[in-house]
Amino acid sequence: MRSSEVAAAAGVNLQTLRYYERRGLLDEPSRTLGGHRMYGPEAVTTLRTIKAAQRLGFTLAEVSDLLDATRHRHRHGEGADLQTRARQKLTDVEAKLADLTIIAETLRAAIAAGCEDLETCAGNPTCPIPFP
Amino acid sequence: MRSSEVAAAAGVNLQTLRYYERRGLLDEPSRTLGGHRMYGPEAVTTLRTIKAAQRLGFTLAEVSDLLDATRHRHRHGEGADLQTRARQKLTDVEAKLADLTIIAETLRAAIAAGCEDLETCAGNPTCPIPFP
DNA sequence: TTGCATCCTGTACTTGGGTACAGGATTACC
DNA sequence: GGTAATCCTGTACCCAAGTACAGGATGCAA
Repeated sequence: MRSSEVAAAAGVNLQTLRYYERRGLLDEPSRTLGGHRMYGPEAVTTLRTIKAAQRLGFTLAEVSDLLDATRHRHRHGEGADLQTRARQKLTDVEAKLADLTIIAETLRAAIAAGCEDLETCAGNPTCPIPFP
Repeated sequence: MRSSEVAAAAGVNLQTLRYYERRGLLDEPSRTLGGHRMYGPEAVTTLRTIKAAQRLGFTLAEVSDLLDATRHRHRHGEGADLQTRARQKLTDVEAKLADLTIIAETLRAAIAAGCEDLETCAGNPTCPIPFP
């Protein structure tokens, strides 16, 4: 498969392929005599894997680690495995959920209180928006 | 008050003051004969107001609109008032909460399923991680 | 073999919210 | 009046995750 086919199959922009290659997420494919990239079908799987991990909140640096860990785990057998990383990420996500829950509650309170503008609220001690 | 005092009072970096001034969030203060900025105490209030709105999830562009709306609402009386903006923002935040809730659930499922690495999971149809 | 689609590389730009630095000018304190 | 601290402007840089573009080279079909 050539680059545009892989990109289409994975639902990704063409430039993104080269970007992932530069970042070491995607193996460098073989080339035609003229220098055009030729991918095997596993490239599509890798791209889908990257996208799945991203949807779980992992950054590309973390995905990179996870993919590298996969390749070397059989040798080293320790460090950044998926279980450990998933637990850490879950903690992060739960913290963000707590933050957003408070934000949502404050917004609802501001709506219920009929807040009209920020300047008035800033001078009004009964406004539910916290001005620290 | 001079710039470093205002910055300290609002818990903000000095550069941030000038950044907000450039973005039109903070009124241009008066100057000494030599060109140094001299702020009134209302600058600290404005900074606290900006920070409060940011904590509610508003971007600086939105805060800018809200502050402008405050000043002009008495004339125009319509558009981007705090009630309307807060309702829109609440919708956004609720959408993000729903996303993060699904992410947290998926992470918990991956942990419970004992997922060990992404490559194995990608080829395993019983893995709870969605590879689309 | 001609023409057009696709691909190549390298570089710069995007968004959002700042932060850092260089090289002067000014102010404050003693 | 000296000297240290602070301030000025303008520009460049940081993060993440790409996207866009210029200017050429290659691939494929008729």
